[in-house]
Amino acid sequence: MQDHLFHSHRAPPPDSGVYARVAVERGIEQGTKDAALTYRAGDDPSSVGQLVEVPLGRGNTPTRGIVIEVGGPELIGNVPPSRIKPIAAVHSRPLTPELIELAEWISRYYICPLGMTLGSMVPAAVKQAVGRRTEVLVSPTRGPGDAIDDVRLSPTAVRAWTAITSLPRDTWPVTARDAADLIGEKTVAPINRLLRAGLLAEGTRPVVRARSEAHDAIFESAAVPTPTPAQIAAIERVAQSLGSFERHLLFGVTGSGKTEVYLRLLEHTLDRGQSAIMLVPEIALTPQTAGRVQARLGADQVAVLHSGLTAAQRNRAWSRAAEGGCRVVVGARSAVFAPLNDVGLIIVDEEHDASYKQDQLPRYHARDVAIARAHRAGCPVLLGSATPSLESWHAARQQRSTLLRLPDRVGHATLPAVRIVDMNAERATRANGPDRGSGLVGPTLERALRAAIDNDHQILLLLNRRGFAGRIVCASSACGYAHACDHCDAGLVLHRDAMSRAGGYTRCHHCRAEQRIPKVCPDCGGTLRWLGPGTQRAERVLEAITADLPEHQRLVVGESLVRVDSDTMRTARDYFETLARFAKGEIRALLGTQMIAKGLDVAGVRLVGVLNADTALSMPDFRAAERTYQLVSQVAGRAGRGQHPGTVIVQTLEPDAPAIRLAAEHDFERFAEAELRLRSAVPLPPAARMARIVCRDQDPAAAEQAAARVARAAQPAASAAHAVVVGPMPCPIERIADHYRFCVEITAPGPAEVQRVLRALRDARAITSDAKTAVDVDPIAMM
DNA sequence: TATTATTAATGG
DNA sequence: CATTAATAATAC
Repeated sequence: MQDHLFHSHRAPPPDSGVYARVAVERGIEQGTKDAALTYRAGDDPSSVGQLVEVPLGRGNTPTRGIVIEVGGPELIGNVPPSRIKPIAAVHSRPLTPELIELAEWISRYYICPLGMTLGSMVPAAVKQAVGRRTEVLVSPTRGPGDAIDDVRLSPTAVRAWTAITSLPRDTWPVTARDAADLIGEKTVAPINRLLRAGLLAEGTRPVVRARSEAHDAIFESAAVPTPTPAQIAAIERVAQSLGSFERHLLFGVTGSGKTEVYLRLLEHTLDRGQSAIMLVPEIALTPQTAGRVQARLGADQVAVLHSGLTAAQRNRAWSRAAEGGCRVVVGARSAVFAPLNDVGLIIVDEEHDASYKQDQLPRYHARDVAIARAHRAGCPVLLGSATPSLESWHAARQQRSTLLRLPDRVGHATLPAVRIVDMNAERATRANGPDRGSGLVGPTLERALRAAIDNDHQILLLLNRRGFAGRIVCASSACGYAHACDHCDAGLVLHRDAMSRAGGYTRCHHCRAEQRIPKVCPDCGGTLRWLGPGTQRAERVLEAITADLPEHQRLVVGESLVRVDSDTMRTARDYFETLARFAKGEIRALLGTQMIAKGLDVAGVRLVGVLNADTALSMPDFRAAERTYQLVSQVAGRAGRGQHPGTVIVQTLEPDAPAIRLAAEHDFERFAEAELRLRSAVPLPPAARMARIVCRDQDPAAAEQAAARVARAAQPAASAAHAVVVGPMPCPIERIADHYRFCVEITAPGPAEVQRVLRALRDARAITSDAKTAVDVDPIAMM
């Protein structure tokens, strides 16, 4: 016996003739090399999508991987069979074959090794199996009518057995504890006795345990609204396409009831027996949003993947989706990889949102992945926005996507009147008085603010710049000193902090390096000026402006006025709690960065102020105008969501900029058409497609040379594909964290041409995708 | 990507 | 010539 056990432990796993191709979580497989390694499968049945651990390299380092193919000896290829190693361990199966195919597409399209792509599709909590236990379950071995004369049982046990056999068959298997509860026993003793007698048998099943999620009772009113004719038309059009691939763009102004369209379509999809995914930007995934979907479709049908989940909860949600325990997944970017079977609809809300693009490998865009997944699954994809990306608008204009409009707000709500305030004029008439922080709040906005306070209205103020001052420069124009980061080509941002001794510090927003606030100009000894006021400055300005009001009307930081930016809102929880307090009316005014432009739906907001609409406009990026339009339009949409019209005041130094003027007029189509014409003339996306390769090195010459090599290698394939190669050129921020950065831009008429050039680069080993070069296909951030 | 092998660079 | 640092080659 001993010998047998010892032997079976030492012997290599029997060669069952079953092999598996495993994509390991490493950056291997560049260029033409194979995407996976072949391992011998043991007795454990491993299937496609399974998470496994395999020995890798000479040291046989245990490495995680995903099985992408299972088969016989033909998978070995021309590797010497003696070198084939066995799979070390088989874990859960977090991905489906369909998702493996999607990963292969992502890997090709975004130039990222397959193993890494697969690795990033599965949440860390799932890979680490947080909360996973094996549960022991019992089930009866005999039916209700079977005789039990052959076993000796106490009267209690007989009573328990009778109770057990009277339960329906599909009750089993359950845990011993549940079985005891089901038959009304206080302890599991009778169950154990039946187990010993052989009338119950034990089996095991892996389960994921997690603390049940706190169901905040902020559920929406249970009343289901009656859809408007426009909503009905949109719902019917999409519903009609269920069962086959079709792209839809739901273009609906803020407050037009896009969510109701989503909910009805989710219901339709469930009715067809299919499952669905709904993507929402992280910042908009509030408990209210999630609660509304759960309240409507039933909490047991819906898994919400939000950032506030514990690791165990995340794992459970993922496992539930994989095992058919739920049929709808709501979540941010990575929820597009939810392992649901038979997906019948994918919704991407706020599809223009930049947070859908991952800024690390793989640099995928969840909206585009959603389209690719829908295409593979043969189901419709519904993109929704009040300010669609020009990519999606372009697709709709070219009939690659159906356009569904919701032109009016639901109920009797109207779009707010937007007043553009020219700050050039306001500054000239600036009165003496309290600190207005370089003209942060002009007289017009100040009057509106006071009126709103008088009428007890709630206020939302947007300033898309964090900190106290964006830059510190020498007052003497002859000197020209600007306080900058030692490690980056970027200015340092002044943060005032009551907690720190010095009363503040300056920080680089690119490398997080900090310095002390300079007192005088280090070059000429002159005085320094603090320019570009941020949210911290605005906080003080607002306090100062309202200081003369009666105490209960004053804006007081931390009480009636709360700042919402990534400095004050460290966790998602902080943010949601603040929103909830604002919704309950406990806070009079919110002041924040673009964080407050999304996902906020508070009826009491009657005044929205954009302190400086120009921050995004001056960015060195071809999407600057588009982003400005989106920001102004989104934040303006927060006003007057109740029955009362709201007021929006937009302060700007460029009152004639089309992005600002047309956003004020709620005329997206005019803006989009004009912007599209500009882009087509160059051409830039979406009229063309782009890939960007950034080479970074501590040595500026090495970085530039690397980029020059890329540009040279791209040239032949580019001219064949009608693509244009620009570069090497320095990135807008040439140095970050002591690394110099040069880039090459490839612009081509379409995605296929871009791919052809990238493939040529890869084949020529010109982009060895190491830490020094980064390839960004369809880039969003151009810094 | 991470590990290991190989080569180059020190310096006593 | 031993030790360390930089660089290249593989992984089944």
